[in-house]
Amino acid sequence: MRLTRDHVLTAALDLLDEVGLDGLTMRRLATALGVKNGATYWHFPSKQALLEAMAEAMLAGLTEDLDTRPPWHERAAELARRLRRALLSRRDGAHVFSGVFFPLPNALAYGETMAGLLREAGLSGRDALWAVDTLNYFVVGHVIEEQLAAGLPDGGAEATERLTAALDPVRHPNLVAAADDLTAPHPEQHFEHGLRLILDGVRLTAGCR
Amino acid sequence: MRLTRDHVLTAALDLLDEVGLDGLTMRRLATALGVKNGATYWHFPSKQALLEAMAEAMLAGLTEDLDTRPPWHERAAELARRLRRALLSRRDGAHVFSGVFFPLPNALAYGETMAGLLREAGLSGRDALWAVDTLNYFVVGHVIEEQLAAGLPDGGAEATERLTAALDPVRHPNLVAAADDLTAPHPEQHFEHGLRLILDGVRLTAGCR
DNA sequence: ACCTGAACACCGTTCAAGT
DNA sequence: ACCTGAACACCGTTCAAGT
Repeated sequence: MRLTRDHVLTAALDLLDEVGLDGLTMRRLATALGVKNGATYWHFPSKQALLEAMAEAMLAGLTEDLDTRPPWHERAAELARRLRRALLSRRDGAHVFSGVFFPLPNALAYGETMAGLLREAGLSGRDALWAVDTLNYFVVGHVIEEQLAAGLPDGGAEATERLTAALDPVRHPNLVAAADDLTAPHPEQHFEHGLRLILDGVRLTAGCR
Repeated sequence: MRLTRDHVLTAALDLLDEVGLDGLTMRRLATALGVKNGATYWHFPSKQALLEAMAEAMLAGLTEDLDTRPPWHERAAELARRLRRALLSRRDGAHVFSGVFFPLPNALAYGETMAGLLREAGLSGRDALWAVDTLNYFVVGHVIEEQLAAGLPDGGAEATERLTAALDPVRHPNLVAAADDLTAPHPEQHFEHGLRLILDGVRLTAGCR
């Protein structure tokens, strides 16, 4: 059967889940599609273009059906959670997203919505944009780290071992004091904690209204 | 003359400044050192190990001579600024740093110091650790984006053009409203804004108990 | 229009053999 | 101990030629 752009995109997302971003090569993708090496290049001009389409696909429907009744900070938190979940939906999704510079429509829609919520909170247009960036750095960085541990061969066991071995009670008392939370992360609470930190900062900057 | 581990490391950092992370290959490094392809592998077992040493070198002296007199939030801000400057000191420095999973001594010293400041502010050990992570995601994400624009062939001119072309006043009123700040970023103020947001959040979290 | 065959110009890593 | 020579097993991308 003939290939379509959509076949290539779907197969690429499936292959990503299977082998991760490091394992995703144009050659393996062609093989998975039962086609010869250069064939995908008729549908996507480059690997980068394919990765952009993959990122855009992950963000589908991100801003749809947002409940408009809660106050701005609850809606902003919900939107940030949606971004996290969208990035988590595919293996290494956050890493794929972070490598895309092109202004993707779904990413713009997300930024637009979030900027609107922050202006509603009382931020200026410029402060709102900057706060959107700050939120993005947090969400993307957080999910990259979440998925990094998941992608390691042993689920991160060796990495935590190296970390505890490197910790010295004398030189790192503050890290050792919370070593349990350092080595056995609770991604949900960790995420919520950082999200609240930033949104609290927004609230303070905006002037508590 | 005979090669040392330090020669390799220094040449790698210089090559990074010259060609960026994408252009930094073990083969080019060997050529720059006037040596054959596999020679560097006697001094570093892998490219990853070399990148770790490079990241560690960038963070040298990060926590030294911190003024202990100001209140915690000023010291925390100063420390975060130091991390930013350390990452900015080499082309794609933030990208190099973000690719390192190994617990680097200088990175641990940074985390330890920052965690101490946040506990001083009133956070629990666990909240302090999480806040350190949140700050890191912000700093690293911010600098990655700063350096990404700098590394583009035309200094980001084409990228901003694509962005303005993708912006639609009807669908993106909030983004268009601040389009000037979107396309002509002021990295220093942008950074300070996000930093204050997070530290304000810490202050609020620490104060509400 | 869509794909194959075959090449181009690269990679990181390994390792016997040299000195 | 430190490096060379030479290979192994890959990459992304291009493009004339086929159908």
